[in-house]
Amino acid sequence: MPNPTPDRTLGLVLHDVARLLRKRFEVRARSAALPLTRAQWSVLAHLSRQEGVNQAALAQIMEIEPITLVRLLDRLQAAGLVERRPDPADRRIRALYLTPAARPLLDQIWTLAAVVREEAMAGLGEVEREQLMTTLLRLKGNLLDPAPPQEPELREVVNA
Amino acid sequence: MPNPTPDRTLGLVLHDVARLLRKRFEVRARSAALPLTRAQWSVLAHLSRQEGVNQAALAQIMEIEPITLVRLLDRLQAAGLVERRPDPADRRIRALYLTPAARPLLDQIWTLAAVVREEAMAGLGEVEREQLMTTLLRLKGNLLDPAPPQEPELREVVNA
DNA sequence: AGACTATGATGAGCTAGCGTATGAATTTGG
DNA sequence: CCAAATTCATACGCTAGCTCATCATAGTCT
Repeated sequence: MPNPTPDRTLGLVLHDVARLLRKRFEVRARSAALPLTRAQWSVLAHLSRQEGVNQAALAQIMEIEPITLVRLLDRLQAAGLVERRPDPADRRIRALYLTPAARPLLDQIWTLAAVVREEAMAGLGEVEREQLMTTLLRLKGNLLDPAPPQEPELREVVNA
Repeated sequence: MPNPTPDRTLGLVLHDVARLLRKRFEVRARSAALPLTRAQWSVLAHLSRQEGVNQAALAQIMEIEPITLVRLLDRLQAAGLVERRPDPADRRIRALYLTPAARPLLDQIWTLAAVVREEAMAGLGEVEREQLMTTLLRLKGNLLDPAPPQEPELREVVNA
């Protein structure tokens, strides 16, 4: 028995589930004529709670790299769903706002997301669902701590 | 409060965790001078259990689209880790084999994967880990059933 | 045999995510 | 007050995943 099976490896399974969920969401969105991917929807959803933020701050809230957000915003802006307003005080900054067109889309998308979520969690009890979310948030917290540089012992020596 | 928060939405959280896990894995791989991404490692891992399969079959085992696998194999072949051999009986088929160079890499990568997994699951008990895997496999099973064709009620809700 | 259909591999072109790099603007330290 | 460091946005180029389309080969049905 040289190596374990890939079929029960956390990272691979997690990745598979996330990918399959995204795929299903996007199939549903297409067939409902909702021209939004999950990543784009995520931007709108976060933005709806934080209007007026700049790009760097939103990227941090969403825990993605600023450059990734730039591309997403390019498309959302081209689709007329997001506005980049200059900041009068600091000319580096673009403050972000939803356009009126974005609001009704957001409502539709939340409904769609709930449908897909229900399909994914079919057969799970309330307790299991809670536990899954709790555990996932725990993993996320662990992974948001920056990766310790190589060996922990080495770090102690270096920081001494 | 018109819409729920994105921070506890299954699809988004799941996606975040998967992405953060991948990112950490790839940082670790780079700093260990292992020139493999997680997707590439996944191909090698599956292949090591199924040598001689053709591309379409491997794609099905991995639950990805054949074209996605083609790209991955292009890189792995260029890196000298995978071989595509013609089938003498059916000229459409390429049978896949690991090269000798791939074996030692696989061992290293499994070790690395275990380290990253441990970092992600720090603070979780054995029971919670088991439960997480069980639940994720359940979700995966649900999502592998093909999406049922658009429910009429959904259309009404979405288009309302 | 001939026509249709199914299958295997791959090309083109898209979104999403990343690392690295760069220019412009602001803030800070001496 | 000026130089250095930092911050914000973004260009470039990469992998990974997808849809859709294409081509070659194989199998099937009449």
